[in-house]
Amino acid sequence: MKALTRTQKQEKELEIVRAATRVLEQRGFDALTMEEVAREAGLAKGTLFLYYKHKEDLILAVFSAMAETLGQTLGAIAAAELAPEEMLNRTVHALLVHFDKKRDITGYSGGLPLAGPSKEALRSRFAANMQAIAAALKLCAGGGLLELEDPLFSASALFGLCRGSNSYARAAGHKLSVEERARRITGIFLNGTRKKK
Amino acid sequence: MKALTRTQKQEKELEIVRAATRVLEQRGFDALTMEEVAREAGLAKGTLFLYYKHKEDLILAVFSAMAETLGQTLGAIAAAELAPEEMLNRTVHALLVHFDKKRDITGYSGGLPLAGPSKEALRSRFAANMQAIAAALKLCAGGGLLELEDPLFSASALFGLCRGSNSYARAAGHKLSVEERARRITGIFLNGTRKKK
DNA sequence: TAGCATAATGACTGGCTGGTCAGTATCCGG
DNA sequence: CCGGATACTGACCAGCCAGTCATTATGCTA
Repeated sequence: MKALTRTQKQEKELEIVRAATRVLEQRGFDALTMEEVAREAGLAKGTLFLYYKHKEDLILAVFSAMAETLGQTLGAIAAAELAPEEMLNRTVHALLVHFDKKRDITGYSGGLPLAGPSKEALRSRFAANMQAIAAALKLCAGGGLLELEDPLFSASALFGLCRGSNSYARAAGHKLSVEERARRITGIFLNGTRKKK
Repeated sequence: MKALTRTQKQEKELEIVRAATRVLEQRGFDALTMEEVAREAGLAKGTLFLYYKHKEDLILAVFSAMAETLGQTLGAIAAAELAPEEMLNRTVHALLVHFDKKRDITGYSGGLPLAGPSKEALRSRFAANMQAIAAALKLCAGGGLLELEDPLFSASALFGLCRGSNSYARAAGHKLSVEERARRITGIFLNGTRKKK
């Protein structure tokens, strides 16, 4: 065969990542074997290793892609010049959608399956996302809506809130719509739960 | 040997769970093999299977024990008849300590490694804990501090907040004391971030 | 079309780990 | 001290899966 051009190779890598993402979302982390990904991508297992030397590299690419998607969504919201409250609501909505898709996978990323430099790279991705949320919050603050002593801390709070919401939905057994959850979370985050006099 | 009495058997089971917990906390989920647990407990691998037919059962027991500990701590706080704000602060503190110990393991419990009825049992444990948090919140509400439209939802929010705080501490690289984090989280949960006029 | 470089393949290997089981150790009652 | 019951052991097995590599397919160029 002719050598693949730079972009052809990148396209193929993307295809593999997409296949892996599909496996992950549909059948969970345990089903994410190289064999499965290969089947999903319509390739032989050995071929995957031509593009990703180690499984870990592939996982990293998948997580990065997910993080990137979230980051872009957040960026788009930030760029939309919305009223602060609406922006916040959409940010929450985006986070909820994100967590719905990747379910509990976040737990793994901070956890054990990844080690070494790859882990570090992912960690910084994660931090970048947190920064993106913080940036959205800062925009709100600039619009006069929020009071932030530590934007990054508040961002992680919001992040946690959205993530916890999924746990709740599962534990409680009944599902609230994403919109309703976004509304409630935005409410708690903005106003807290203290009784108003 | 003579047959072990009921309590002797239970004591041994406890010992195994403790060993497994140690492995989990010190070396992470991936290191939690039956072999490792056996070594840590000073037993042969085969012996573990006399007490837990499947690895999954052992994991369930470990998670249950963790959840139970948290539940008891929460119960003790609720029973202490503190001022609502103080109670809330201690609840948050307890949650932070809990998450510090088990790191990202929560991700696994809702995730893939467990399947079937055991999973269900753990799920209900989890739900029970959420109820315990909700109960603490209701006490606060009874004390006139909070306004709760859905205690369980608020509980999950608080849960998520505490959990997210750990992610933040890691991502940001610098560590705030648990007390400081508890203070901030309680603040956000109570008052929100909306600018006060 | 022949020759060559590169891409793709999939059978195979090695390591790991959950789970088994035949054998051993320990203790008790008689 | 013997016989049996129960607890314990660890070598072994089977299945799974990341990663390898000799072989095959493909397509370009001359």
